[in-house]
Amino acid sequence: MYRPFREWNNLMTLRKKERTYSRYCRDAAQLLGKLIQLARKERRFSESDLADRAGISRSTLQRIEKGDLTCEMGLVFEVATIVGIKLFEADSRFLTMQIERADDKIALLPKTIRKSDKNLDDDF
Amino acid sequence: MYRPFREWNNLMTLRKKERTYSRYCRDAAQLLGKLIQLARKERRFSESDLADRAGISRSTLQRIEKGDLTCEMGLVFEVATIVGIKLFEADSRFLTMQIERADDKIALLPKTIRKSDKNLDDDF
DNA sequence: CCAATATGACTCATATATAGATCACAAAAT
DNA sequence: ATTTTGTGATCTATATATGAGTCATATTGG
Repeated sequence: MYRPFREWNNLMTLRKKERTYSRYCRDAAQLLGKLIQLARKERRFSESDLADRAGISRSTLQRIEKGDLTCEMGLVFEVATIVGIKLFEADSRFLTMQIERADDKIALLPKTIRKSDKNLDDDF
Repeated sequence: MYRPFREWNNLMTLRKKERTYSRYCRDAAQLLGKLIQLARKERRFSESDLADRAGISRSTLQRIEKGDLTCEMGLVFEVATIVGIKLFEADSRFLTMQIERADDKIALLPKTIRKSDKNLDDDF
């Protein structure tokens, strides 16, 4: 009974962001979604089961399994983790090591990047 | 000068979803962020450069590089792709093959999963 | 066959992410 | 040293994802 923005939202319904993603990006998300669905079924979880475990709604899980790119990264990662899919193909301890390694390498680079001469699209 | 929801938002400011994520999930996002930042600096892109290329704002890129789990998956994947980070360590053609393989394996499993007897936390 | 339930595809209100701006400060380039 | 530009950290309005339904259909177990 409290729907103050209803009509305004309806007026704006037609405007969608319509963002473009690269092919690789779309494929990666789709694959991840299918791997999640496969792992879920192998473990004999229904959509509701997995959604409950992850603390998300069933509709959101459905979007994740479809590879919807607009899903929140944390939700996707969490679901993947629950069904046993290792992102980065490494366990938690190794992740920490890699984080430290990345930190070290970043520390060696200049802290701010500026275009020295006219390097437009270099290093390709 | 047009701030109709201002006070209402301020009233609700304290309510945050406060979702919990697993350790692995947080580490994975943090590592991915750092890898993106490292790749960006190696390619000598400023934050604004990369943000423009990805079609996102600088503030969003900053959140991504920090490993903020609430970022949109598509934005993170897109940025990663631009700086040359391969998710899944495979190129696009191989991704498509893997998607098909996943489809095949899913097709072999029952289309709907139901708890036959009393399998609570099996397969561990 | 049938009854129970999983899935797919919607809708809507609300919670929340994003864009864009501003600010102070840091650090390169000259 | 001075100027220019990158970075870090905020804030707000708006755009959009999420949760929670509903309905129809499919599919499995019994």
